[in-house]
Amino acid sequence: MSEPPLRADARRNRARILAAAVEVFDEHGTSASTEEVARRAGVAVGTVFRHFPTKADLLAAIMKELQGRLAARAETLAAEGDPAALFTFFAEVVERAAGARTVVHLLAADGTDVGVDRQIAGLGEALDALLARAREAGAVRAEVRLDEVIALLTAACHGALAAGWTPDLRHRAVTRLLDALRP
Amino acid sequence: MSEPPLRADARRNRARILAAAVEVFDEHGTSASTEEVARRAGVAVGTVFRHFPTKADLLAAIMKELQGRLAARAETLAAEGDPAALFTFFAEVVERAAGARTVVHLLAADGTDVGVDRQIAGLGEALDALLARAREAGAVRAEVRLDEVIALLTAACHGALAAGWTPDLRHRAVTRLLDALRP
Amino acid sequence: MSEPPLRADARRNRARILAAAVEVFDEHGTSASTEEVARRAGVAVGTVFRHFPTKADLLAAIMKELQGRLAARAETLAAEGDPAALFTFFAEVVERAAGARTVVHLLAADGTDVGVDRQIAGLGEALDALLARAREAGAVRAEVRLDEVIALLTAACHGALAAGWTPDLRHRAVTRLLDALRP
Amino acid sequence: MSEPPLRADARRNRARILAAAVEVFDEHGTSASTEEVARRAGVAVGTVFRHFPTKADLLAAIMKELQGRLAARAETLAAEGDPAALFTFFAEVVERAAGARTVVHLLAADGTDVGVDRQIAGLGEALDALLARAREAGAVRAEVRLDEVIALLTAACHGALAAGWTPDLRHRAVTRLLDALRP
DNA sequence: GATGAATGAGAGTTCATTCAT
DNA sequence: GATGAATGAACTCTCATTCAT
Repeated sequence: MSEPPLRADARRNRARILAAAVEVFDEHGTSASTEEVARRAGVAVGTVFRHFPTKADLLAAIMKELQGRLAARAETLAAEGDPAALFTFFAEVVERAAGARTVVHLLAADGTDVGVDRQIAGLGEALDALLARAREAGAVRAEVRLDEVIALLTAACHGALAAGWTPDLRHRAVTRLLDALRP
Repeated sequence: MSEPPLRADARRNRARILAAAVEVFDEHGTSASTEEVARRAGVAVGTVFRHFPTKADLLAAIMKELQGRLAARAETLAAEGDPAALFTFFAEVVERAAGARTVVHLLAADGTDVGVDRQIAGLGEALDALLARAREAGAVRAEVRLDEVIALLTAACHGALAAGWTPDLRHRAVTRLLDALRP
Repeated sequence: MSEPPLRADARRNRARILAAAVEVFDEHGTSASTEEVARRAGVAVGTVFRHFPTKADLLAAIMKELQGRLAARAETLAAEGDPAALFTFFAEVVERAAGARTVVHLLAADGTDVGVDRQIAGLGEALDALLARAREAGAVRAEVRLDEVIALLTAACHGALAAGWTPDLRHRAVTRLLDALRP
Repeated sequence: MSEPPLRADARRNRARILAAAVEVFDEHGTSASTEEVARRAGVAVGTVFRHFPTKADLLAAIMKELQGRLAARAETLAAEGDPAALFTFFAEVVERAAGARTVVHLLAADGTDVGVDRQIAGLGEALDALLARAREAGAVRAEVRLDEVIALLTAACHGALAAGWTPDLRHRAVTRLLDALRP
C-alpha cells in the first residue's frame, strides 16, 4: 500500500509534470495531448507515463491535488470562524475557475469522468463545515442544503468559464447567487 | 451572392444530418465522430461534408437552429404576457439542458468555440423582452440586467449537466437561482 | 450478416493488403508492424485498419484464406482417389511451411492465437477424408488417428521452419515421419 | 583477455536473473519485457542490462545454460549404457518442452535468432553418443543420421507446445516418432 | 556494482477531411 | 449530388536501453 519514497529527481519531475499538466489542461481543456504536457514539463513522454500510467491517472492526480488545496483553504476559512466564510470561499473558487478549466472539471466531470466523484466528497466535508457555521450564525437560510451549495458552486464555475463573462459580470452573478442563499 | 435553391433531396439530407447530429452530440458530446453522425442520418460521410465543410460548421449550424427554437419559444411566452414568463423560460431551458449537451454548448462554447458568440445575441433579444416584461410587472428586482440573467442561465445549464444533479436537486437549485432574481 | 459487395477499388486494395501481409508476416513473423504491411501494399495505414479493424483481424483473415487453400488442395487430392494422397498432402504442406511462417502459425498458433482454433477444424475435415481413404487401402496403420496426423504435421511444419533444415534434411525427416504412419 | 572474477553478489544476481528469465520467457514467450524479468529476479532493470547488455544476450545465456543441462542429462544416460537411452532422452525433452517455450526456442530459434545455432552443436555431440550406442545395439535403423534425430526432436518439441496437444496425444505422437526410428 | 528514472523510437488505433467512382 | 474508400497526422501507450544517483 505505502510506496517507497521517490528519488529526488523523480519527485521533482513528478511535480513538474503535474504543474505542466495543470497549465496545459487549463488552457486547452482535458483533450490536450499528453505529448504537449511532456513538452511543457521539459521531459519525454515516457516519463509522463512512468509517473501516470494512463492519461486518466494524470487527470485524477491533478484533480486530487486541486481538491486538496481547495479543501485546505476551506478548512482555514472555517477555522477563522467568520460566519460569512462560506461566501468568501464560494467567490474565491469561482474566481479561480474563471481562468482555469481544471476547477470546473473537478466540480463536474461531465463525461470524461476520472473518478472525481469521490474527490468531491472530500471537498464536500469541508464545505459542510462552512455551511454549518453560516447556518448557525443565521447567515444563510435554514433550509439550504449542502448539495444545493455544491450545485450552485458548480454552476457558477462552469458559467465563469463561459465566453463573455467579464470580471464585472462574474462579480454581479456571484453576488446574485449568494443572495439566493441569504435569508 | 444568393445561392441556388437546393435540390429536394439535398434539402431533405441537410435536415436529416442536422437532426442526427443533434442526437449524437447530445449523447456523446461534441467529440463524437462525424462518421457516427452520418450513420445515424443514414447518409455517407461525404454527404455530411458536402453540406457542412467542416465539423465546426456542422456544430455552428446546430447551434443556430437551437438558438432559433429557443428564441421562438421565448417570443411565444412573451406574447402571452405572463410577467413570470421569464421564470418559466429559465426553468424550461435548464430542464432541456439536463438531458442534452447541446444547449450547454450553445450557452457557453467553452473552447470548441464555433462562432456561437453571435448567436447568443439573437437569443438575448428574446430574453430581453421577457426580462423587460418581468421588470415592469415588478416580478424581478429593478437592478437585474440582461447579462446577469444569461450568466445565471448558462451556469444553471452547465450545472444541470453535471453528474449527480438529480431532478430534485435540479429543481431546488433552479428555485434558488430564480429567487435570486426576485425582489 | 451478408455485407454489401465491395467497390472495385476496395476489393483490389483488400487483396493487396492481404498479399502484402502474407509476405511480411512470412518474412518477419506476426510481430511485424502493420505500418510495414501498409507500406508493402502501397496504401496508408488507415486503409489497412479500414479493412481489418484490428491486427488480429488481419491475422485471422490471412489464416482463413490459407486454410481455405489448403483444404481445397486436400479435397482435390481426395477426389483423385490415390490412397497415398495423405502422404502427398503432408509433404506438400511441410514444403510450403519451410518458406513461410504463416502455415506454421495456422497449424499451431502458439500464444498469439487469433481464433485459428476453429479454422483448423475445417482443415481437419479435409484431412480426415484423406486419412480414411488411406486406411481403407491399407496405406496407413489401422490405429492411426486424425489428431496424431495433425500433430505430426504441425510438428513437421514447425521443424521445417527451424534454422538448419536443408531441403535434403527436410525430405528425410518427412520420410521418417510418414514411415511412422505406415504399417 | 580473461575477465576478473565476479564479486559474490554479482554472481548471485546473475544466477537469479537467469532463473527468473527462464520462468518469465517460459510463461509469456520471449516477447515478455525485460522489466518483468528484473521484477521476478528481485533486481532493478539496470542490473539485468549490466549482466546482459542486450535482451538477445540474455536469451543466448539462457539457451546456453539449458543446452548444458540437456547435454549433461544425455551424457548421464549414455554412461548408463542402456541401448534405448536415445528414446528415453527424446521423450524427456519433449515432455519438458510441453510446459516450457524455452526448450523449443533452443532447438529452433525461429527468427529471434540469438546465436543458438552453435549451441545446438554441443547438444549434438551428446545426442550423437546416444545415437551411436543405439545403432550398435540395433535399436535404431542403420541409416538414421544425427541431423534427422535432431530434426524430429525439434519438430516434436514445437508440436508439443502447440495448443491442443493433450498429454495423451503427446504420448501417442512421440511413440509414432520413435517408431519411425526403429528397424 | 546496483538502482530505477528518463529516454524516445515505434506500435496499434482513430478520425477529420479529400476525392475517385 | 451522393458515395464510401483512402489518406495521414495525431494520439495513447510500451519497452529496450542509457545514465545520473
